[in-house]
Amino acid sequence: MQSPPPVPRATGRPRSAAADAAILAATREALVELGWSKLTLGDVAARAAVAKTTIYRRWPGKNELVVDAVAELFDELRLPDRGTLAADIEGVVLQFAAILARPEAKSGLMAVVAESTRDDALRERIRASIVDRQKRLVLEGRARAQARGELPPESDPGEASRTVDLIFDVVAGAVVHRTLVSAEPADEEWVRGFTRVLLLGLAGASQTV
Amino acid sequence: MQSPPPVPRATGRPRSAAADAAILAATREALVELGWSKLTLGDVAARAAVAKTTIYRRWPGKNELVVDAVAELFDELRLPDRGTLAADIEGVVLQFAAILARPEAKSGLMAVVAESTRDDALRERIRASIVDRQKRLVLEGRARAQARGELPPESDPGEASRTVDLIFDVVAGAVVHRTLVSAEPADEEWVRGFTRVLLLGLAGASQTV
Amino acid sequence: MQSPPPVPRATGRPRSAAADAAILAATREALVELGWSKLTLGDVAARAAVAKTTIYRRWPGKNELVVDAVAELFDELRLPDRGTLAADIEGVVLQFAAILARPEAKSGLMAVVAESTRDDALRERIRASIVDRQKRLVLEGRARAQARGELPPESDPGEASRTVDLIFDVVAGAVVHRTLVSAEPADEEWVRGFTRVLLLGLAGASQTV
Amino acid sequence: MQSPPPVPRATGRPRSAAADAAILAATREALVELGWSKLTLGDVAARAAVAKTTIYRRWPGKNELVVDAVAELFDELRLPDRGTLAADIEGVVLQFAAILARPEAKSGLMAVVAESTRDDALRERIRASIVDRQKRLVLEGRARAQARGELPPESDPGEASRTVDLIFDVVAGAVVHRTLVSAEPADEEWVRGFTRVLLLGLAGASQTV
DNA sequence: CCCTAAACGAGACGGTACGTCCCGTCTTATG
DNA sequence: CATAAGACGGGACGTACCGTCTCGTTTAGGG
Repeated sequence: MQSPPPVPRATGRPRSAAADAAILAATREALVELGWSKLTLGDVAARAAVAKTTIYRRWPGKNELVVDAVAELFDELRLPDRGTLAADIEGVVLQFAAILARPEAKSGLMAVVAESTRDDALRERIRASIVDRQKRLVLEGRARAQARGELPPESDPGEASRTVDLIFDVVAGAVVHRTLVSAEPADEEWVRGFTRVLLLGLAGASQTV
Repeated sequence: MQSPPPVPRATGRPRSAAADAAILAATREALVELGWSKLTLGDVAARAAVAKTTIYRRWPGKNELVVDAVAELFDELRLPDRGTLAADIEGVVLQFAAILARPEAKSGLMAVVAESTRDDALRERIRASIVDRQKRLVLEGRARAQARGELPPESDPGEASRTVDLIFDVVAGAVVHRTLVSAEPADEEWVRGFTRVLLLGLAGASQTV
Repeated sequence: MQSPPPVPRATGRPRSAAADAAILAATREALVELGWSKLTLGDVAARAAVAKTTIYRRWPGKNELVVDAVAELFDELRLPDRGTLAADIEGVVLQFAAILARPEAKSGLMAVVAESTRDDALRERIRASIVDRQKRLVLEGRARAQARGELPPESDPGEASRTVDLIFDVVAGAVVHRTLVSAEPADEEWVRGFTRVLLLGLAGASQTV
Repeated sequence: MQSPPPVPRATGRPRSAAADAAILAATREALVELGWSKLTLGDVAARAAVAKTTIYRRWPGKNELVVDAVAELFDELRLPDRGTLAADIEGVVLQFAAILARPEAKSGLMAVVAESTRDDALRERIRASIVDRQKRLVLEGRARAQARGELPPESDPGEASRTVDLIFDVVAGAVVHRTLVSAEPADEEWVRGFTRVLLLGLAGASQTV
């Protein structure tokens, strides 16, 4: 049984749940219209029809608010069952690229990552809210491929974990770089080429350690 | 024959070249100490012992200044001749990772990339000053490998160009993601693993088109 | 009956009355030390231990602030009862001269008058805050002299108003010119001579229309 | 004997006399269009088709330049011979009022007077260039009136000098105050009334010392 | 007739203040 | 207690001028 959360004395007026949602939605709206650097909490407050203090009561600052607003976008990601490992990966990479193509993600994500290089708490928040939360996709995909017999069951758990991390860095990094720096669309053709290279590379590497 | 450059009527006091250098150096220094978001042009001016207007006369704003300050860092990159393609790539990726590990690069680079999602001129500046300028390494590396017989001469130039872009997105993206998002060091072991996957993938892909 | 003031919806934190007073006092202090042209709102803010925005929230700019700061000085003027019209006038002219001799008045007053030649709103503010407010002295003095029998009750109100204006222009103008342009003290001797000329002139003029 | 002026070695290119005139004219033009506070030396330089340094070589700053530019306006004043002292005075006061009504005089004159309260050299320059230079009018007028027998020859020279100063303060002060502060025109009617009061006052005062 | 030295135009320079924007905190009254 | 409203102290912005400087160019005497 789950013990009840350590209720911190719920006296006084309770916080409005509607306000939370309105603030996050207003943040995404402002990201689309203004981008990260011109987004101001005063503006978000006005869009959400909320006082500035109501935002500060919930988030320490702009960075944390944006992390939470953007994190929700990535929860849409699903691992489609397209029959083969390659097709599954292509599917999820395309979804990932589609999210990154949206201005509220583009604009906010890189900015908070940049900030996180000097703010450990922020980096931890990003990892927890966004990155680690999506590693489920890699694990799920591998399990499915093993069930299909496309991949052998891994023997060395340490090695397996390192491989997951590598996959994640390569996939996320390549898509982000293609989208933001090269400013070219990560479309189906590109994803197909990229996926082939990735899978061949992983297959080859696992054989020739 | 080279026609003489269209002299733009050099009247008035010429701009100080020393100021340019001092400003870029001060910018990198401030990036190390303060990070991008707390860097102010007033502070840079003070460090460079220069007036704010002297900066604004040369750069439109903080973003463009940081791009130029960071771009200089990447000019250090050299393709070492380590005998094999794999070793050469490992060498340059390690150098790239070393630069990205420096706080003045970390802090500034992602921030301007984030800004560039809403500013086409800035993105173009980044591409011209940083990205395209380093594609020379990929081209050089391929040429050397072909000379060694490790790679066949490419037949389809369009395909070759797409491959260069893909390599660049994968290498730069993966190293950046590893360094900034995963916040793990891109050390020799990781680079070796990554390079093996990349080369095997590329080799496999080129055979099985 | 007095209808209630049109309450302007007093929501939010009310403005600090202490800040108003501190700002005006700081302005006078700065006028003394720096003079009008070297007075900066940033300096005033620092002296008043107040943010610049707090000043801009209340006054549109330096000119209006100085008008209000100087206007308070002239509220000290009192019409003394010295027994005769001539002595009363001498008394008030001396007080006026004493105020004009103070650096915070000298420095600020002429400057805002100069500015007002190109700014109708400013001129109106000066007239309302300073000039018209002190015409009370002329009216009071005339009433007292009429009560004493020194002056006949005026018959033509238009003529009377013109006379008040003339007196004001002559008195204020002469004292200001003596103090600021000629840079000689408007001391008792000068005031006595000036008052005699003024009264004899007015007396003669009223008889010989 | 007057020794020759200490010629400062007249070598090199001589200063352009045309520039002097162009600068003063441009200053007056800028005073009309912009007023004193928005007048900048850069703007004057541009209007005069002259480099900023050419202005600074001749005048220490904006204040001194404006004094010289305005002073020229007052050299137009002439004492007309209208037959009687009263009419002569009315004539010159009207001329004075006409000059003061011009925006280049209004705007500049009060401003430099204001500045002069904190700058003795500037006050001296104003007195020498503008005020004392026009006292000739008072002296001329008195001499003419004495020739006509309207005024007796003065006996006490000190008293006479004090009277000139008083007249000047009263006349200049009243007209300035009327024009700038009261912002009413010093037209013929007003001047007639003012002159009558002044002359009657002076006449009465000289008899009843 | 050239030489010389100052004046000149142009515009960059180190500075100061501007007036605005936003931050994150506070002080009200209201719910 | 939470909330809407908005004033507050503070700090950076990007701009406008200041008065000085450093260039290359022009221009009148004096040798």
